[in-house]
Amino acid sequence: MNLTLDQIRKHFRKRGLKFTNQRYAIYRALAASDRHPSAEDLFAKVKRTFPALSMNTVYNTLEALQDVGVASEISLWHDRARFDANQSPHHHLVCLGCKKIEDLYDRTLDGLSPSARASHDYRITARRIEFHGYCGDCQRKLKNKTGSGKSAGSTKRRR
Amino acid sequence: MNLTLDQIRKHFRKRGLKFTNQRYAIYRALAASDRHPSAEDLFAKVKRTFPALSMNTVYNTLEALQDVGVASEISLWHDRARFDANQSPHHHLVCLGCKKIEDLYDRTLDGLSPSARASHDYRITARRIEFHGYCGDCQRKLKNKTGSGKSAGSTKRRR
DNA sequence: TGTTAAATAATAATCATTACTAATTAGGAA
DNA sequence: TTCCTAATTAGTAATGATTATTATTTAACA
Repeated sequence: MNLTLDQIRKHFRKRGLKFTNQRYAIYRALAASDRHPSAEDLFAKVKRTFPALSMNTVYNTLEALQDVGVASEISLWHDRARFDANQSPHHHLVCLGCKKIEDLYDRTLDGLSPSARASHDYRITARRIEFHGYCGDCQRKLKNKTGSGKSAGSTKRRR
Repeated sequence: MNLTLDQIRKHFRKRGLKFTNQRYAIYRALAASDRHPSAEDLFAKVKRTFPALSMNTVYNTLEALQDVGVASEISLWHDRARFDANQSPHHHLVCLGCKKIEDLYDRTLDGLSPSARASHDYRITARRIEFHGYCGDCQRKLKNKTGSGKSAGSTKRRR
């Protein structure tokens, strides 16, 4: 990780996207952080070197970085809160196509623990496992659409 | 699950919260659904029997249901999008106190799969594992605050 | 049955994110 | 290098989920 300027530029070219100084600065700010920053965190940091920076550019860049495959959003369900009255231990099977979330009961997954070394001094109170993929219906839909390239799902807020 | 009216009422009493018809209706709508509904989904459904229902009541009730422990929000990071330039396979260790997210590398967790039966016809493209808990610092802070009860963390948007 | 603090509903406010647009610029062609 | 053009930027406005505020209603308990 922590790609060089040339490596990133290549990624952008391949996708026909332009590589700007703002984009590079935003990438470096993101790659330099181990805090999983928000758009605003990055804005605050990069604004120091680009005082005219706009939030729009940050969002735009984050999308481009994801498009070219050098960054990802770790908060899949940030667009709206979703709730569950099922309090028995279970996990989730998420369809990236139609966004449905199915409950998944799997004994072998309960009680899973990170290695002691990795989790050092944490007191773990819960674990959450999500499998992402495409349900049968959405696989069929995608097969018929041998198209454009843009993949089916996106986490964007719908407007 | 699917608690009776009396069971729920008891939960509310124990916490000193009032149990209203609106709250019961919202709980039933949530418990009856396997779609992991959003606040607005529930609003739309319950409004049919309570035409004067307000979104405020839905949010308020969802918080109360979580307080008394009969529902939970499955979208931990819905408050704002967070990003990561680390594309190598890893998972996350989330501190519910200070909200920091640490990367977790653990070979034994990679390649994890749900049982074939449970995931039927899904094509799984990714898995995401989060361990939730309290980091060393936050454990210490909590120990000093032998207080009120309200636990340290919340997923609420900060305003 | 009366009292009171909590809940409701209506409305306004907040804020993350997206949309729009004129001005600027990266990247390829000449 | 210079020119051309489509993509990007920055500024601003719009959108929509969620939270705050407040007068009115109501659950719970004496």
